[in-house]
Amino acid sequence: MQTASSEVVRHINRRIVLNLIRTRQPISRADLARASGMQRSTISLIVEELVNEHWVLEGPTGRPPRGRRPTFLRLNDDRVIIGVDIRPTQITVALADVNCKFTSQTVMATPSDPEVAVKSIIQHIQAIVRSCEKKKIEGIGITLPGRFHQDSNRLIFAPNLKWRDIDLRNPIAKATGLEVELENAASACVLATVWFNRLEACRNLVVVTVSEGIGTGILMNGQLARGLNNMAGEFGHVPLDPEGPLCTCGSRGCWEVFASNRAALRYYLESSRHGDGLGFQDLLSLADQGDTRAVKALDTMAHYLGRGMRMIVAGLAPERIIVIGDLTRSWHRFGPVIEAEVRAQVLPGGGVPVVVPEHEDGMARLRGTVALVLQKHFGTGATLAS
Amino acid sequence: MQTASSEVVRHINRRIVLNLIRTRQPISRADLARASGMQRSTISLIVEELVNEHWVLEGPTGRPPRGRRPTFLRLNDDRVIIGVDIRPTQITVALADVNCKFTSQTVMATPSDPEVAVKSIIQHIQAIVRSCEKKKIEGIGITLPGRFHQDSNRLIFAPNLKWRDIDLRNPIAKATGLEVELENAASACVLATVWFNRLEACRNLVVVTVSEGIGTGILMNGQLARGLNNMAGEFGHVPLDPEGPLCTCGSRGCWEVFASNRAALRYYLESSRHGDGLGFQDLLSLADQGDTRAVKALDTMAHYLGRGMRMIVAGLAPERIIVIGDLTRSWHRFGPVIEAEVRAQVLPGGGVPVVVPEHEDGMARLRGTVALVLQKHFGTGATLAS
DNA sequence: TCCATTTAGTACGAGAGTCGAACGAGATAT
DNA sequence: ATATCTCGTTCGACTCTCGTACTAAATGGA
Repeated sequence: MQTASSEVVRHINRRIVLNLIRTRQPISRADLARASGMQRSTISLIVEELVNEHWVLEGPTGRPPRGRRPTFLRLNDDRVIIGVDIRPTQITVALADVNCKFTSQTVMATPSDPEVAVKSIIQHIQAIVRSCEKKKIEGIGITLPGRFHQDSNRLIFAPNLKWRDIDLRNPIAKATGLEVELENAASACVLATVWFNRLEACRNLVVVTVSEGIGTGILMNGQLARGLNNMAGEFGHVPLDPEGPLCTCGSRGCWEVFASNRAALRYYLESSRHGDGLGFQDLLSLADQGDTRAVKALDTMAHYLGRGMRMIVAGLAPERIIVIGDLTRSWHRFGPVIEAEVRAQVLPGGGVPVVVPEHEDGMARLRGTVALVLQKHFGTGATLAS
Repeated sequence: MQTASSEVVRHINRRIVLNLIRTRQPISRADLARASGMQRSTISLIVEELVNEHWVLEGPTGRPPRGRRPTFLRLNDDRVIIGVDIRPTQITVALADVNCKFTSQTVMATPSDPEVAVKSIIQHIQAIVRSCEKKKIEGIGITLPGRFHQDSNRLIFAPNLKWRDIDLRNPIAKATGLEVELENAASACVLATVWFNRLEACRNLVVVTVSEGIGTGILMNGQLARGLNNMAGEFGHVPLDPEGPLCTCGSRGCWEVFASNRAALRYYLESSRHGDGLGFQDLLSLADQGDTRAVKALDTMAHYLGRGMRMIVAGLAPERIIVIGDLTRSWHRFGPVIEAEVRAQVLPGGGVPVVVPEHEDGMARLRGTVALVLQKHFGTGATLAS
């Protein structure tokens, strides 16, 4: 039972102010009042609180045509966040400030033994902690290609990462004394998009990450959809063909078996004798060089990507679908095929969702870790626009 | 930009109190204080307001073992709601009080001309309005097997109802002077479930309505998922087989082509010479009488129902899936098949959603209309539990 | 019968918050 | 110098909850 008292009012308004400063900095108190609709006096009180808590700094003054000069406010970038992006092949540990500017970034190969990985991650984090003694570390955000159980903190589903049933949060939290937030990679990309891509107004969007597998992150009514045991978004494991090839999840014919990077490689190998140690990037290059079999393989992958997205278009009717993965480099190849499928799914009268590729994959996840940690203070990013 | 002031606090707490009275009536002020965590004094003030506005009535006193007798509070059932349930074959116009007790109900055949239908609905409503002069009518809630566009109020997608592009809200609102709320039938069932089935704690559920077509209503994080143009929930029109039979939506091989009542009849007709004018209910009866072809047809339908639900299980991970439709009468036939498919979809570590049939279909929609109208004052039903 | 005990509901002052008007600060234009 | 304009602060009014004190009403025992 969540009853409200006066402090709740302050909490709500404080979030609004903090988010306005974040998204429009540098900004003056007067402008905050105009943007939010609150009184200048109220804004002053809230800003005073934020300055005292070192969330906000007073900056230089503006130069208006007439009248007293406004004092600009901006976020204090001495508050930093440690982000960890875990992938099947590599782990990135990075440091960013509240404005999501990354100041350091280290990459390591992913150990096959999760215990070793945890130890290694802790060492990297501790090195970062030592390097920024004068700053306030807000917390650690971790994204991973899988799901974990909220209560037990155990990794429960990460077929493309071979780890199983391990607790990532507690060991890292204990070793560093910092708060640790974990999130599925696709969901983290959703957060990153809403927070840092000026998409506050978009309250229904889906991120589709395509690599070894396919993940989807769902934003609905401005909130992340988590579902039972944090498992919402596994459209990648819906069977398109129950008789299809085996999937890493144990089932058959899942969407990701037909539409992931791995699938394209399989299509290529099926149609061609050579190309055994090939990677997906190589396949993209081959297609660009005019290898018709590579083109065909990618086309098939694109077709299936679009076909799977029909579930998302029909079932969730998002305003926007964001595609992340290596394939975005050859969007001229994938975009038209996917968009045709999506348009075919739009029912009479329905709106057509915008399908956009989001390049620079790595940063999307890392930016997600920052949002993940800051969420506690700023809200879901989309909430503020409501 | 939704800033908060003191009144917001009252608004929130008032909703909590109103919902507690609704769900636990009769209840005393002291019990409200205990249940909500607010002070008795605060509760008294809020209750005074609610009594003044005729939302709440003071009832008889309780008989505790010791101490002063509590005065019980209950909702004022002189506040009534008019509910309209539009279906392809029939339209029901009903009157209910705030406790969702229905006091009258009239059924009419659905006219093929939507203009005629609107006129007819208005007449029925006006008859009801005349019949309850001493009561306060809160509004009109309408559910329909389709979608409408929020801004233009036009019906944009209702393949099983033959109407197209008509404005239902404004004519009825103008003729009656009452507020009109429209909602898709499956979404209305979601509201009804959360409001009246003691499922306040369930924040992620999906309702699947099976009749001529298949509709789904989605509750996520305690909120109805609406999506772009109110189209979220059309899983029924995702193609399971792009080469399959034509669907009313214009596409091919949609889920509902394989798993609706109509699909079962088609399976039966394909396997049997006779049975031309058969309805779905007849098919259920034939199966009960031991007609193996009918059993087979229903089994196929059940299989496909389960297969389509895999999209929902994987993509949304709901805690609960509620199935509504004539098929619930023969749940012993459908339940096991559907549940097997659903369990097959649950990924390692994921939770198993509860699949339950909800009988008495008609009432689910009508109860939804009541929730629809009262939402404005009580909130989403699930919100209060948060 | 009277009084202690217990529970329900109310009264009232304190505290937190926002609003809005008035005021002071600082800059420009006349 | 003075008028004007804008930014930021101060202060009293208003709203709302909390917590304590108080009143109301019932039971049970002396």
